[in-house]
Amino acid sequence: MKLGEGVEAAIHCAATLASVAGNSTMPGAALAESFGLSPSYLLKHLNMLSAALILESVPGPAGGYRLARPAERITLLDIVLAVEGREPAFRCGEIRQRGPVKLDASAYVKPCGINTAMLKAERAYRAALAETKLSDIVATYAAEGDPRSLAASCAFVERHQRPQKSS
Amino acid sequence: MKLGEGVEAAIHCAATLASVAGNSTMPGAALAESFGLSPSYLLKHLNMLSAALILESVPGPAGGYRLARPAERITLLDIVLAVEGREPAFRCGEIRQRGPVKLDASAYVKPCGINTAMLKAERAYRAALAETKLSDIVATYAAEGDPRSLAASCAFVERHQRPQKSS
DNA sequence: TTATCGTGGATAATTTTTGTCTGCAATGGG
DNA sequence: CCCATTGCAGACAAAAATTATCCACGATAA
Repeated sequence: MKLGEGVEAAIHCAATLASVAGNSTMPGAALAESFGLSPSYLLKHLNMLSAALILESVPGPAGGYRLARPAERITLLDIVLAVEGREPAFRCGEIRQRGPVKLDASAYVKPCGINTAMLKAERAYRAALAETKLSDIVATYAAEGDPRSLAASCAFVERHQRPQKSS
Repeated sequence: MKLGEGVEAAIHCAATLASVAGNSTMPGAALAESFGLSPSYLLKHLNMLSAALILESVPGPAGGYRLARPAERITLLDIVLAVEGREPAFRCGEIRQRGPVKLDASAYVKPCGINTAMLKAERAYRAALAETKLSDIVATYAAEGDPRSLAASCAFVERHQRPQKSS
């Protein structure tokens, strides 16, 4: 079991975008620089967040990304599912049917108990992720993060955010 | 997020081994045949289960695998960790430190809040897995599984299990 | 002695992940 | 109108993980 590195990048980017003012945007290149990531690849992940309606994108110069809704209504689950896909981690291959004994398909109408148990655990995982809002992440960072790191982040956002003309 | 196919195989094998009588064993080749898996590859997973002290192996003709302890004391978590490894799915790459602004290491002594939140969700996942015992899987199968499938499984076990001489 | 079995390592095929590059459409500013 | 900047899509390539095969080896029961 392994999560792609894009998840970490996506959450950090979303947290950063949560502190841009109003409807201003921040270019993907700036976000990449902010975390030392390769811009071309990060754009793929930002794109998935856009497709999932977690971010909005504005083209053109002075364009970039911003949150599509308030950070209070974005959960870690939203982000993880957008980047990693919605399929469960455990995919039942129905190997119980692959044996040498061929039974009628009607013998397998009930779902595999192993699959049921694994999916139940995954529901617990997702429920825990859904409990954490992006605003919680930001608030914790503001409250408990190191002041130097906090100041640097604010300065970076201040320097790269771009106000939009019309709302 | 994705679990390897070995997890499904390992759980099915463990469940099968749970119904071999006493200290009898079952060869890995029989388990592979039972689920239509490649024998050479399945052996790797069975080997990991042995290394994790979930299975015991007996060499020689009449050898094979058996549970190392009663199915009541084997959880799905035991099996998943043995096959997939014990590292968490989310690995914090500390990308918060990779930006252009270089801060002193003392600014990052507190763990990343994102990492904390992700690991909390993973604890929920593992807790749910730890709640399901292998005996539960077997019991559910016996109680709710299709009688034809059940009979076929029992016959297969009966045919391939091998009694051991000394306990 | 022999055939069967698990173990471990080497190796390769396949798939996934990660990363790069290019051309394109949108848009704001001169 | 022209140009620079930005997001978007797709082709492509590199790297890593997963899946799979094979063989030599030690153990062991018949």
